[in-house]
Amino acid sequence: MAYRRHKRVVNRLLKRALGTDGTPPTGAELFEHTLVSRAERKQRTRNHLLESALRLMEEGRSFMSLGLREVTRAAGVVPTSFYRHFEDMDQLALALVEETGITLRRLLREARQAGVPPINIIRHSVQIYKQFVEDHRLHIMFMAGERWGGSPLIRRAIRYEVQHFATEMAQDLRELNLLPALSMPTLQMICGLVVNTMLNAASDFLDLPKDQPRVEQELVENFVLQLRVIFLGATQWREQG
Amino acid sequence: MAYRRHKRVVNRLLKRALGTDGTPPTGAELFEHTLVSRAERKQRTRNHLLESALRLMEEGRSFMSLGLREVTRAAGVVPTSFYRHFEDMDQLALALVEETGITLRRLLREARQAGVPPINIIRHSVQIYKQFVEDHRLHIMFMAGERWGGSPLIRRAIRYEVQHFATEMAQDLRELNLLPALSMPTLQMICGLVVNTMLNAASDFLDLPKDQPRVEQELVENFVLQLRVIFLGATQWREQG
DNA sequence: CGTTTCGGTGAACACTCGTTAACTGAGACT
DNA sequence: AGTCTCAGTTAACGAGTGTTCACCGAAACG
Repeated sequence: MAYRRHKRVVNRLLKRALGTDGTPPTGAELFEHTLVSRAERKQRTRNHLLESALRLMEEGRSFMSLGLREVTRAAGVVPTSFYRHFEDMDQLALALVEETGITLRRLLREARQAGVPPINIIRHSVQIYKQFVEDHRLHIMFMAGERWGGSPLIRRAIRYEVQHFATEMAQDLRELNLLPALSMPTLQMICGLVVNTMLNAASDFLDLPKDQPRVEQELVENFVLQLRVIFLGATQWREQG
Repeated sequence: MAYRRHKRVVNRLLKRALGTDGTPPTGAELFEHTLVSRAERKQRTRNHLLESALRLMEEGRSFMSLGLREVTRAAGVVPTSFYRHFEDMDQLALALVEETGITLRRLLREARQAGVPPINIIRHSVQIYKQFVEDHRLHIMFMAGERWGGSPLIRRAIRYEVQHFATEMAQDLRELNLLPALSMPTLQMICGLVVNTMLNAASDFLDLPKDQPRVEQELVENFVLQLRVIFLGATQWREQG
């Protein structure tokens, strides 16, 4: 016990003294020490954990198949450090869902600021959306993948965010006075349909092989046409009909 | 070696001789011996493996989180027996996808035989679809869950089946002469949209808590309205527009 | 009948896993 | 200055993992 501890300390001091000795640096040593605040550093490794989880899912793994040790390893931190940030993997997943929710809200905010595109509204919006999906690849992938696949807990959390997104979208449509003939519940129903279609399209975008502009263009075209059908139906809609 | 083997044999004979000794029966002993054919029995445990995997996913687990040993345990078979039926878990998943494809084709066949419902086509179809989803709970759940969540291999296989389904649906619509104004590519695009909406609705059906007729009715209503929007858009569609 | 086939078995392999406990040491606090 | 806090570390636990190998014994076969 005392002996063992002594030995450990000696070893570590030895490593430090020798400088680069071939052994990988510990997580803490990876930090640039420009930011001295302890809270800031904690936040930083927390983000490392979140990002590592996303990165591990990048190649098509599901969240449920990730291990705690796997995530900490990818984050460059010892497994037990995990518990300083999350109670268990479920809590990490919920944090990811929250991040994704914030991301989605940013999409809506940007769309609001840009205003209604002058002509060819749908095609233009699709281009912007596609860019957004590529810019936030990992988060969108996570949400689309775990939306139906994850544990009931995660699924519920994602469902909530998606519903919220659809509701905000409906309010925006109302305020922009597009589709003025439709009641609010109908608008929500339609936005639900649109959001589902958007998420399906996002999944399609994200797992098509790189540099296949032909297929990619077909995908975009299909997405545009589907949205046109929906909005055509929406303009023709008669309440209670 | 020789010693060890001898000991094992003795132990097994001992168990047999003593009859029910509290130890659980092996997988083979669970079979009714009415079906003597060896091939038939093999098929049977294969099905046990497939069904066990589905059952394990029933409570919201993803396929990737299942272990080979876990599946064999649930199937009442020793882990090594797995390799008599599948090379690895991926192959089992592909077999499940194939089963699900057959299930989907059955849905289309039944729909064809029933013909076009006399009145209120969409609402009637939704009722039938809902019943179908509940009848094939596990398979639909598997497909909807692994559609975006699974490994690229599985995802690709499922995408193929879904695409096939949409194509067949488009052909049926064409032959029934509904939407006669639409070209075949447009029909496919619309069927793609419909199928996505169907699968989303299926996921919604499947993970709502039992005996919540209110929420369930809302879900059905929403689904019906969304399909109405789509088909309304489809009837108003002008090609090249 | 004797022989072969082959689905299922049991033991052992070298892993990885989540979680606990005690300990370290640099930053925060007084 | 001395004390405290707490993110990160090492060590160890029991349990579960995929895969291998030789083996069994009843059905299938000649």
